[in-house]
Amino acid sequence: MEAALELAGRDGLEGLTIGLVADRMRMSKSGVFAHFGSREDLQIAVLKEYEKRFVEDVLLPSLNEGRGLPRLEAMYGRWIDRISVEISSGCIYVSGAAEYDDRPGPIRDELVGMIRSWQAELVRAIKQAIEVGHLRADTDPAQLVFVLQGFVLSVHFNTRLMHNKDSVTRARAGFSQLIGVYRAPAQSPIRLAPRNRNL
Amino acid sequence: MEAALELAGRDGLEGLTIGLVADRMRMSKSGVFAHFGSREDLQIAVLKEYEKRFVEDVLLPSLNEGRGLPRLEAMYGRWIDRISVEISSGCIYVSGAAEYDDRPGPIRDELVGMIRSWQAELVRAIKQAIEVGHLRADTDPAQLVFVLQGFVLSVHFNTRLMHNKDSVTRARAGFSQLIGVYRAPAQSPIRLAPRNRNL
DNA sequence: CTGGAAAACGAACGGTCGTTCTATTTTTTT
DNA sequence: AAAAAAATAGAACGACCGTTCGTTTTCCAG
Repeated sequence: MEAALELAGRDGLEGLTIGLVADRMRMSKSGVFAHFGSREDLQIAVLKEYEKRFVEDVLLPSLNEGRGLPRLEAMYGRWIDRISVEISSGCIYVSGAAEYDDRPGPIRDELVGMIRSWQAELVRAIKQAIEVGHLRADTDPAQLVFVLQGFVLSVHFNTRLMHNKDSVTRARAGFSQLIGVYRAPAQSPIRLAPRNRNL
Repeated sequence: MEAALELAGRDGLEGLTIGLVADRMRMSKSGVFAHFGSREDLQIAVLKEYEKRFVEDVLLPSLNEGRGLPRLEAMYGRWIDRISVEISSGCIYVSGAAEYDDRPGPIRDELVGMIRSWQAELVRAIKQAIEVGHLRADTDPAQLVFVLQGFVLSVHFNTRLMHNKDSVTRARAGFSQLIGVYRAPAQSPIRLAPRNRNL
């Protein structure tokens, strides 16, 4: 799995090949093959392992932050952190997006499901930030997610392909500026009517 | 070329294969091969043709707009137009970015050069918008380009992979909002000291 | 220690790939 | 109409791919 994840990060899921994994492991092709049953199963296994680590490294720690802006900031910050750590290995979500946007099948379904659930987590955090009064009530959560996703993709694009080193800084600056637009005007911490729905 | 461009849009430059082009053209592999000399030359030829069309469809018409915000808006608008037309065919710049960000060689060099020159055009247009007083003097052109690039990538990502249909609308909304942040406060059209440098 | 299960191996198959080579056809030019 | 040039075809090669199959090795419980 470790070797497969590494190769998938470098060459993409589509470039992940049983023979390459076998080489790196100093095993025979058929030996590796037997572990996964098929190449597609290998690719899906890699994808699931990648998601597991993403959730562990990005989502879960952010839930320790209080609801609202702090949590959203943590989620975004760790997301960017992860992308910038991966400048040498490549994000499977991003490369997979290009590889499977036109290729239906189980791998694509898996990929879309993972990203959808991450975007849903972001929407949820934004809604909470609105609820607790950190963001303006007319904030469109999906619009915010669209822009944040763009920042992350732009970091990936500009660092890995264009070799621009200041992209991470720009992504953080963009976030601050964006939140500046959506931030609710300073107000005493008015307790909203305690609606415990949607928690 | 037409067939090659189509295939490259669908399967990416790396998925572009001489045999597939030959099939679509009802020609023999060797027949197609002889025209380009090698697969890599085919890929580069496709890339150059793609850039030619990009310049013709996106850049050149925008230069008819007056300097400053109108021209920048035209460039961005046509850029988004192109991406949304390509939702079924795929943008070679975007898919190529994922394919070649880790694969040095002539194709990558070509790709990076094209994108760099487009980003330079954007920077130039933004600087002009600052000069003519449409955007605030403290606007960071590279930051703006970073965000715009993110919008475009997010459109590609969210429409092609995630099948979200409102991404184009979101990209335009994001642009308006962003320009709103950077727009210079309304002022009588003060003639700046005529500095003709940097035109 | 032993027997059976699990894991790894190595060779082979059919497939696609880019590329090379030699013919053959088509087009252009003289 | 003949000759030169360009385009296309077809078969073959070596490489890599996923997969299958039969064998061998490794491991571990009884």
